[in-house]
Amino acid sequence: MPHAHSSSAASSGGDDLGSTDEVKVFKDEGDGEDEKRSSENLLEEKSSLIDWTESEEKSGEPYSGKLSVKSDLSPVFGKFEPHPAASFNMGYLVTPYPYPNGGAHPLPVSMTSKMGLPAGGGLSLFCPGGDLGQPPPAHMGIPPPYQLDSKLAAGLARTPMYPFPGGTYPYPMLSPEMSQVAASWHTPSMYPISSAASGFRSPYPTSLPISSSSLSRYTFYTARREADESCEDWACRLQNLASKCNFGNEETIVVRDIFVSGYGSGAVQNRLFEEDPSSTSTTLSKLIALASVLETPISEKTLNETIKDEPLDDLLYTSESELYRFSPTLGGGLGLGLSPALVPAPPSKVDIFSHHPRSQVEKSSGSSASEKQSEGTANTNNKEQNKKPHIKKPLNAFMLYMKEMRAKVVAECTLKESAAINQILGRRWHALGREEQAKYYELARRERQLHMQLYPDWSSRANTQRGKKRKRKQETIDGGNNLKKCRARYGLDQQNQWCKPCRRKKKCVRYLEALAAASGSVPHPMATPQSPCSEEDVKLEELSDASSDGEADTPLNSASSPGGLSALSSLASPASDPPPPPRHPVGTNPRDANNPLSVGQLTSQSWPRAAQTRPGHEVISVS
DNA sequence: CTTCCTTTGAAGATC
DNA sequence: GATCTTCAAAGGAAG
Repeated sequence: MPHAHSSSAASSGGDDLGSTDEVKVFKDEGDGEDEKRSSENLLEEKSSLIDWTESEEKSGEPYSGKLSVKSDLSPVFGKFEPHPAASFNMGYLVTPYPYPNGGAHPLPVSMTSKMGLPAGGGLSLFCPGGDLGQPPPAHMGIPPPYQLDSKLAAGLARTPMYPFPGGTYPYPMLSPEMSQVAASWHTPSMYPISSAASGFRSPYPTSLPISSSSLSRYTFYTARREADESCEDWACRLQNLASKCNFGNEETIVVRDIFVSGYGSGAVQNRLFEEDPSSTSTTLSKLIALASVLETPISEKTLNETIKDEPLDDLLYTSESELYRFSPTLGGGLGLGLSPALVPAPPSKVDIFSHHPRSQVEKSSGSSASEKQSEGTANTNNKEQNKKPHIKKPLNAFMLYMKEMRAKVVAECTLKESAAINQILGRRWHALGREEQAKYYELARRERQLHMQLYPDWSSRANTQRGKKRKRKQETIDGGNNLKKCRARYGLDQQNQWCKPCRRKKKCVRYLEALAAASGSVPHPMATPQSPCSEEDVKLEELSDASSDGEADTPLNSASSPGGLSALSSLASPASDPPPPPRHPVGTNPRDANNPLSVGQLTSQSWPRAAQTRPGHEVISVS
């Protein structure tokens, strides 16, 4: 499991930072003797509550990330409420929810708990690639479980003597010794538990003495880099960083907790705001921001361009910060534990708490009070709303699939243009097996569910209203029948008359023909010779062509995504139907079919694109 | 800086 | 209820 690295070092005396060093950080780098002593005491107290069943190490079972904790620790963990059977992979929360393919779905622990997701089942790490693609980027460099040495993992198998509720210790990434430290981190007196929080701690003490505020960017970057290079284990890095930055023990704990919560710093910040909207603690803000910084690697460029005396504070709150941009939870990658849509962009540096996304949603929603205000103030509100964090829609199944597979396609095809990549992904999506698609539909469903939980007042309407005004019906170029698309021309009753692209929701060939006839310049997309980017796409295309005249090309015969809705949706969703007039002279437009560098050329766009099958895979969707 | 492209699916607006 | 529109992601390109 994710933390087997550190665990192995601890248990085998490997080259990783052992427990001695880890603890030493807290002993030696504390603010003073009192803190040192209290840390030691806490450690001693809490370590006695943790039991390892050493004999189980020889069982040969794969390490399951389980550390038994005596039940009387519950007051210590309190409202932390780890998912009954969840384990953590840093940012990627792992729940044992069985997917159709046997995988597991990553969800924040507390959310899975809230949503009543089933516990039990196999404790397998969610691999967004699974058999499809690549693993998620390991958070803080922790390798996915299947990359871990099997022997190493086998030697780490432990069985809980005093099972944590559900049997999983919430800090599986920590070595046994670190886990003891982790236990000491949970000091009730330090973090009073709030009943309002489900899955989150109550607000952190706002009076924490934060030493990081005196750091310069350069110092912090350097410390980060050194911490990164020192070891691969997250907890180890954190400690090294804490050491190099002279964090106090409590500061380190807060940052650590933010990570362990699994929500990422952005969501934790939101939650903390919910619990204490009046908080203006800059200390807490800094810690949260620091956590977000900690989530990202420091690039050479960043380091080189950093002014040595520049205070760290500026960096922490600047949304334009490179660190923020690339933060997996604050607007960077999907993170898969929680999509960016669920973790809004960081707030402005002015007031980290005054831009709580939930409040923004409420304000911008139809039921908001601002809507009832006069138009004069509405303009002002609009301006304000434009500056507010935008809560994005949860990703649908295809979007999740795209996000996961894009890198793979880019690597295969050496294409960079997203439009081209998306065409390929669209084809592959249709060629996916039912079970494989079902996995993404389920994932998308949970994304929506989680989104609803996090932002109950959010509606897509609010997002839509942020943008342009809703258009009326699509205007036809000439308004005449000649330029009508297949749907309008033949109606739903005569779908057999439709051109095949129309059946598949591509650009209407007949419409383009009419357009070309009218303007004399628009080429027919089918006339374009194209080349697939990979052998797989060649196969897809061949199969597609072979079946293009067959029954599989009939929308009604298609077995779509669950319930066959995909095909219906495709028919009913002509969003991409109207081909816009050419924006470029022929030959210069990369999307011009005559242009050898066009999207169509590069992506081997073949019209019509019919049902695609591949050996062993059922045709999923044809429209 | 903003919009477009391109894909599918979901949601909401419109007819 | 059917249809239509927008928006989620991505990043290059064009305006």
